[in-house]
Amino acid sequence: MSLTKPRTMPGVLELLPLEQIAFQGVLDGIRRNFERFGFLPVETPVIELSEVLLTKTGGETERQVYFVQSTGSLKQGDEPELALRFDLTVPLARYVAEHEHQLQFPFRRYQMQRVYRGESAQRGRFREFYQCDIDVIGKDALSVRFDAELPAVIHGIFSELAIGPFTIQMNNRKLMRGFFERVGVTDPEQQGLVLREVDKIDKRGEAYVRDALMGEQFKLGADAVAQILAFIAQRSNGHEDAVAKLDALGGGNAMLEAGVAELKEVLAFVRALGVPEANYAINFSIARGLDYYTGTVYETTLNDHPQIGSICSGGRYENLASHYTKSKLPGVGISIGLTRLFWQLREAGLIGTASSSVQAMVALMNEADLPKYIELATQLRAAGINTEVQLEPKKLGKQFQYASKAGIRFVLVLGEDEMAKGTVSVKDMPRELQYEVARAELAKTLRVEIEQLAAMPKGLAS
RNA sequence: GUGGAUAUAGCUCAGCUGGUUAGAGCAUCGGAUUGUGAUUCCGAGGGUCGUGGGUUCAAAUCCCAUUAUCCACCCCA
Repeated sequence: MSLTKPRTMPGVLELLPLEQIAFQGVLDGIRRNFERFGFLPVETPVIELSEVLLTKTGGETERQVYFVQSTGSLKQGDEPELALRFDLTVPLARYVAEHEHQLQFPFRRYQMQRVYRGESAQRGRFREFYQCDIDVIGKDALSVRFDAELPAVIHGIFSELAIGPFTIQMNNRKLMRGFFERVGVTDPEQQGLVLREVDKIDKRGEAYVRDALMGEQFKLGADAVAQILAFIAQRSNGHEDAVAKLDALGGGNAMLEAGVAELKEVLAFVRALGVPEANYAINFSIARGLDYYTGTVYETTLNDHPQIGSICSGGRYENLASHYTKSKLPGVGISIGLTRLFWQLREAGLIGTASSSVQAMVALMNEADLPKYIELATQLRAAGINTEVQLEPKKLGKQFQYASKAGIRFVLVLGEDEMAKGTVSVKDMPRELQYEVARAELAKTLRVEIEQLAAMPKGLAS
């Protein structure tokens, strides 16, 4: 009999237990911050009706959507009426439109679930990945103040994750469009296309963008292109500098002035919310590819790891659910592509070796004493320490080896010597030390040790 | 969807212009007088060289096809 090679489809991330523990640590940290800022949990089904999911049919999304069909339906040759969601924003729009009358507005929701895209295989590109989204949805209108709250959440998350210094780069689409209008790109559609080209500056370089803007598609004059390139090259350094750069832009049309005013207000509130000025900046090249952004846009990057690119991005949109309801629902949101983020942090060596969620293991010294080991474990579990017991006889060396490889920190030895003395030998595997503790003090001692390690500075889930 | 590269052990790879039983490191498993791990030493298992065809006395090696994977573009988290 030939064996089937066990493998996953390309583009999925499957983790070993210790990695999974680290991953969940990140997920929990993100969730904690979302909740701390008053966002409410929502989950939506992985599968949506195709007609709901594909309202804004367009080349790219449709190409990447996985359709779902039951075998029976497939046999009858029916068109698939179900599909896997490819992001969390479209389901959110459907959700808000569907439950509009039961929700309180402004509606602040967070959602951390997997989404699916038929990407062609590539490094760091996934077909199944976690998105961690927060959005605030207003009814009819939503103050630009909410745009300032999101950087505060981002700051909370990435400070807590301790993955090094980061910068939340901000820009405003109105400001960009207004600027393009001033240099002579007046057609909104053209402006959108220019936005996309300009967004590539960091990846493709100035020469590429210049060629693109002066080329067939845009035919912009050398002067206009020079102005655009100078504009998008600007990055602020500190709060005052950011305000100064906005003032220096000048005016000229309503769009530009509105954008400048919005971004200024956002900056003021970001500071008021306590985000350190080292963690945010304006960057006039940030545009975001998606067309639905209309105002503030964000992209967060790690200062020491520019190659990772954006680790969190989002922006303001005018009307979330125009396909599902006549109500006008403006919103602002951000998304963290957690699977990719985790993958990249691991590649960059920013994720330490996780320790197991199992905190202690009771060794099996003598099979006849197994009930005593179980009793010890029960006592520790009652004290809130995750404990496993060796249930099969193995050489003691093997038991230690097992604990070491499994990432279990404490091995507890309760042999004849210890029982006679009423003590337990504790071996702290990573620290390579061993000591004896009175049985009655054991749980307390372990607690103290665990808390001490947790209090130490560390990277992700050390 | 467009263009390019690669395919040898579980993983990372070596194998020069075709020539006996295809190698290494890591990993796995066993052992070094039975109450101590990740470092050391000794030993073992594991590959029809992606698949199919062709050239040849002889193919992992050359040619063709096919499949899979990877990289870039597009797009995006």
